Amino acid sequence: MPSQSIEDYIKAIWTLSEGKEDGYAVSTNALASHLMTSQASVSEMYKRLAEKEFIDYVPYRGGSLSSKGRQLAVSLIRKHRLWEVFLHEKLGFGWEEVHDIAEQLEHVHSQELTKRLDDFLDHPLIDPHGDYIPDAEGNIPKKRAKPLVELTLGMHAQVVGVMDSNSKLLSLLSQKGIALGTLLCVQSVLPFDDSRVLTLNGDQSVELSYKACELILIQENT
Amino acid sequence: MPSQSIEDYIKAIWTLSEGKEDGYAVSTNALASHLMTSQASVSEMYKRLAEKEFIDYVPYRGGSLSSKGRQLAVSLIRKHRLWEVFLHEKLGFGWEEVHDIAEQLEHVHSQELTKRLDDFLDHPLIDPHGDYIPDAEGNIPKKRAKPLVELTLGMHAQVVGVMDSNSKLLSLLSQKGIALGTLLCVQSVLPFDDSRVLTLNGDQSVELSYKACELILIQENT
DNA sequence: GCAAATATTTAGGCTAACCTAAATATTAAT
DNA sequence: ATTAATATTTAGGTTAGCCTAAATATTTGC
Repeated sequence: MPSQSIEDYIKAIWTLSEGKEDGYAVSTNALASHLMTSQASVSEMYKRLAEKEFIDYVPYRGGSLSSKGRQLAVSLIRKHRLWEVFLHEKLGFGWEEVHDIAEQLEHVHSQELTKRLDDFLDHPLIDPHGDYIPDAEGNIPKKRAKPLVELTLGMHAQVVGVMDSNSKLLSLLSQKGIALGTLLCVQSVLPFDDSRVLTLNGDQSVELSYKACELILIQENT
Repeated sequence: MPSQSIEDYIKAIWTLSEGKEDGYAVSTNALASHLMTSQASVSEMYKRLAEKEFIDYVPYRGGSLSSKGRQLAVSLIRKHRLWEVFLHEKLGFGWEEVHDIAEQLEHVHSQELTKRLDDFLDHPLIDPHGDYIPDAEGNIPKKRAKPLVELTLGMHAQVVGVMDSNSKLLSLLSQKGIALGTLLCVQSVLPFDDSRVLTLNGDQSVELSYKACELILIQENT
């Protein structure tokens, strides 16, 4: 059984290669800063992961998930997101509170548990952040959503997720009244810093920095 | 935050001192065989635990939980048993399947999670094995049940739990048709090995070894 | 195309767990 | 009360993770 540490590395490599081409190699540097650890530790772990055949690793070129690695990553993502749904829907935790707890729960090893949890939750397709939940076979739809910064002035769209579910961003959004499903429209773009002034659900108007708008995923109303 | 290993040790010390007088010291030997580890490892860990003030430790005399240690132990027991209730009642796991999974879930750190889980389950008092669940303040009733071997011939009683929730015992009981709440009566005691012949719920009759009867907890009907 | 900047790996060390084998303390038995 | 049996600790070694600093590759800018 892979250690918690190995699971964390594999999940991070998966996350950092999301949306990239097949066999995309994650650099030592990128992984180190994502995991907030030293480059030396990553380099060392890459060797261990390659030995256990979770990744393909070419020194100085980074690591990419093998099919065994991808399988593990997706099962972790599945568990993580199912637990998030449970925490949000059954226990009433807020959108922004579920991540850290799910981070621990995803390491519980029991396929039967995952299966029964999925049944209990009625086979949800997306988690509270709007991310797709891989199915039991590990299939996960490609995300069709795009970041809010790419939304044209005056167009209407719906919030379907965030790029990075760190709790500071989620708190900010919750403060501004932006949640999963919120309908919005870009009213104007401010000069100099490109902050957006948004209309939410057709009434209130809020301002949001470019930095935050980069991380919010929306789907345009068709 | 205490490591998983420390938590396992603390819980084991608590378990082995259950029902014993206050300040009861658990021997290196007993703990080593309970945790299936070497005596040397226990000895070493006892030093670490004493340093962190989870236990009082006198070399060659064993270790006993400090109040800080007892607090940690009880919170682990509480989490363990709440998760067992969840697995049994909400996910439909059998009596004998919940232990190993709860063993992992109990290590998830979040007071808020425990609180909300307790609410979600409607503040259960006992887990699927019939053991009392400590309340949020760490209070837990003393068990009044006694082992089946102490039940007098011809007396009727109800199964309220087991002394040691290892899954082999639980499978055996489930095979024999003995579950939480089963009403039984000792029909006879066989010669030589002291196996019991039991009448279950007034009808079927099964035989059970002395070894198993030692671990089954019953409450006599009053 | 070579020097400077940046990225990566290696070297050498640390801690928490674990182990076996040897040494020492305690308890039990005559 | 000594010896034998048992329990416990110490000694010495292993592995997985982590670290910093030094060495080596690679990339970039002129």
